[in-house]
Amino acid sequence: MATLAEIAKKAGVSSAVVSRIVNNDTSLRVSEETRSRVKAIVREMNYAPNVAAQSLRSSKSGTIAFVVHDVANPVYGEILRGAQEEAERQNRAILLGDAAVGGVSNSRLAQMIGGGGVDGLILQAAGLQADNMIFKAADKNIPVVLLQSAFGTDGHLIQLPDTEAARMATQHLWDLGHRKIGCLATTEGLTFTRDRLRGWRDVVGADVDDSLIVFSSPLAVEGEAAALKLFARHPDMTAMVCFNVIAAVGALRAARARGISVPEELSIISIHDVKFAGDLWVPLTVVRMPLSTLGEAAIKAVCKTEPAGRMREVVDAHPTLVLRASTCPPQR
Amino acid sequence: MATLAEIAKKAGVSSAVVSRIVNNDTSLRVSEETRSRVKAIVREMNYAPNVAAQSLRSSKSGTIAFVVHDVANPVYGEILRGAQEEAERQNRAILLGDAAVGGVSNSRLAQMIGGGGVDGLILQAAGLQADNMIFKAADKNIPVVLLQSAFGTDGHLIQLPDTEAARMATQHLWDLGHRKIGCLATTEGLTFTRDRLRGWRDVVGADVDDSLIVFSSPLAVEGEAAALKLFARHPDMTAMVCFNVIAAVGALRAARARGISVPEELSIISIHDVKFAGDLWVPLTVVRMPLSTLGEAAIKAVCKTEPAGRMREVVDAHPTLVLRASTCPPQR
DNA sequence: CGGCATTGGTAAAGCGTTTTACCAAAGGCG
DNA sequence: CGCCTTTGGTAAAACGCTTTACCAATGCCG
Repeated sequence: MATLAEIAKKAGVSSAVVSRIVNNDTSLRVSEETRSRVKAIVREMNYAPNVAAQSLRSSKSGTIAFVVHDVANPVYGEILRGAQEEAERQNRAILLGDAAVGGVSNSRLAQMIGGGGVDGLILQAAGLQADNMIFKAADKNIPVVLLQSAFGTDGHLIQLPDTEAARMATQHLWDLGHRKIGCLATTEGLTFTRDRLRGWRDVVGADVDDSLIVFSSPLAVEGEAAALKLFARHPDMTAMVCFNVIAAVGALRAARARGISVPEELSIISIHDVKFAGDLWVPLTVVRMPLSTLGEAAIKAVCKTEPAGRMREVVDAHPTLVLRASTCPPQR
Repeated sequence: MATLAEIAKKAGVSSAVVSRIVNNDTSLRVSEETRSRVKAIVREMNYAPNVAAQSLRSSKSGTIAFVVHDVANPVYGEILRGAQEEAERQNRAILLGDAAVGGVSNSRLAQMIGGGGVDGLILQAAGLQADNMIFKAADKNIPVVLLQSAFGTDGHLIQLPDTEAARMATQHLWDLGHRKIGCLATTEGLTFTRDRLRGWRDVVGADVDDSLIVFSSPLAVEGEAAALKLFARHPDMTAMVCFNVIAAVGALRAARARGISVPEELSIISIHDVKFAGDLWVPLTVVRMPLSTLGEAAIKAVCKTEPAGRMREVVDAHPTLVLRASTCPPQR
C-alpha cells in the first residue's frame, strides 16, 4: 500500500502537495509539470488514500449503520435496496446490522457506532431490547433515524403513509360488503402498528370489538398461529386485513389447514407487496407502498439530520391497491 | 466523545495507563486503587475508543465487505443471514455492497476496499463488470473470498456441493420416469452454473442435446422468458430442472401462460429452497442446500485466508430433496 | 548502608491524512 | 537597485490510539 509520503518522496515533493493534488485543492498553486508528474506516480503506484487516517483526521467515516430485523425478510430487502441506491449517490457505504442476531449490544457494530466509526444510524422497526442497546451506543453523537417505529420520543422518525394504507385496505373489503373484518396486526406497540390500527378503525368503526385484533411478528409461522386464534374467536369473520405480507402467507396456510377457502369464505388483503405475492397458492390482493423509497428517504435524512435531532416525517408516496385473487364479496 | 487523554487527565495518570487498563493488558502493573479509579471514570464518561484511531494504529478495521447481487433476492438474504451470525462471533461488522447498484467502481465501498478500510472481501461474483472493479480494488492487499463462482484463477473460492445437488434433482426426475429433461440454468459461464450442468449431464447423458439448456439470471421475468424459449424448442419435454428458485417461479408463470399444467404435463424441480416455495401456486419440489452455512463459511474463510491466497473449498453439507407438488411421473 | 529487585507507573514514537501558516526565489516595476 | 508580487511550493501540527522502552521510588537483603 502506497502512502502519501512514498509518493511524495518519489516525486521529489512534500506530501502536502500530493495530498492537495489528489484532492483537487484549487487553492494549491503548482506547476503543470509537477502536477502531472505527481498524478502519474499516483496512478502508477496505484495509490489509494488510507481511509482510517482520513477518518481520524476528518471525524467522518463515510459509513452509515443500517440495522434491520432479519435480513432474509424480503420486505426489508426492498428497503435495503433503496437505501443502497441512495447511499451510492451520497457516497456512503452501508454497515449492515441484524438486530435478530444475538449479542448486538457488544458487537463490533455497536463499538463502531459508539466509537465514531459511523456517520449515522438507521434503526428499523425499533422496539426490541437489542435496539435499545444500539440506540444507546449512538449516544447523541450521531444522527439517528428511526424507520417505521419510534423509540420513545427521541430521534428522527420516518414512516410510510401507514394509516392511509390500512384504511385503503380495509375500505376495499368494506366496499365489497364485508362487515366483520379481522385484523392480523404487526408487533404490538410499534408506531406503524398503531397507525395502521387507526386506519382499520377508521373504516370498521372506533367502537369495534378489540378481540378482532391479533398481533404477530413478520414470520409465516407466527402469522399462521395468530390467524388460527382469530378463526377460533370469530368463526363468522368473512375478511381479514394483514399488516404484513409474510404474516399473510401464514394466514393463507391457516385457512388451508382449517379448510377455509380463500377468497370465497374468507377474503384476505395485505399491506406491502413482495415479488412473489402474485405467485402464491392464492394470489394476494395487497396495498402496495414504495419500500425502496423508504430506504432512500432514510439515507437522505441521516445525511442531513443533526445529531440528537427529533422530528417526524412521512414519505410522500401514495399507497396503491393491487387487485389479485384473495378478495371477493362475502358469500354468506 | 471522551478521549483517552481526557480520561487520563481526570484520573491523574498517563493515557498509556488508561489504554492498557481498558484493553486488559496483563503486563501492566498498576495499583488496584488506580485501576478501579480509572475504570470508574471510563464508565462515568461513557468512554468508547475511537475506531478510526484504532484502525489506523493497528491496520485492522474489524470490517468485512460483503458484495452480493440484489439484496432483495431472498436467496442472498439467507446467505447474508448466515454471514451475519458468523461475523458476530468473529467480532466483525459487515459492509454491504450491492453490485447491481450502479457505479460501484468509484463508490465509497470501493474506496474503503482499496484504502485499508476493510479486512477482507467476500464477492458473490456474477460475471458483471462491477465485480471486476471491486475485485481489482482489493489489489492483493486483503483476503478475497469468492462465493459460488470463481474469478479467473485468483482468490479463495467457496462453493456448495453444486454438482451433487443438480445430479440429485435430475435423478429424482429420471427415477420418476422422465427422459426428456430440460435445464433452466443460471447465468452462463459462472462456476456453479458449470458445476450444476455437469450434475445434470451425469444423469441425462453426456451426449444430450444442448438445446435442452437455456440460461437465465435469477429474476422471475427472465426465468419466464427462458422457460418459454424451452417450451418452443421442445414441446415434448416432460420435466425441467431449474438452477434457481426465483427463475423457477418464472417457469411456473410460463407454464400457466401456456396452459401447461404442473406437474401433470410438466414436472419442475429447483435447486435452493426459500421460505415461500411451499406456498406457491404449485408448491415447488426442490433440492435444498444450507445457504446460511455458505455465508458462515465465507466469513470464516475470509478471517483466516492470506491476502492473495487461492484455493477451492466446498462446504461440507449434503443437499436434501424436499418433495412438494411440482413433480410426478410423466403422464404421456 | 550499598546494591538489587519490585512496584507503579511515564514518555514518546508512529500509524497516514489534511490543513494552516509560512516562505524562498524569481520576476516586474519604478 | 530596491521593493513588491506572484509562483511554487514546504513545515509542522493535529486527529486518538497502542506499544515499547524506560525510569523513579520504595523495600529488602546481606
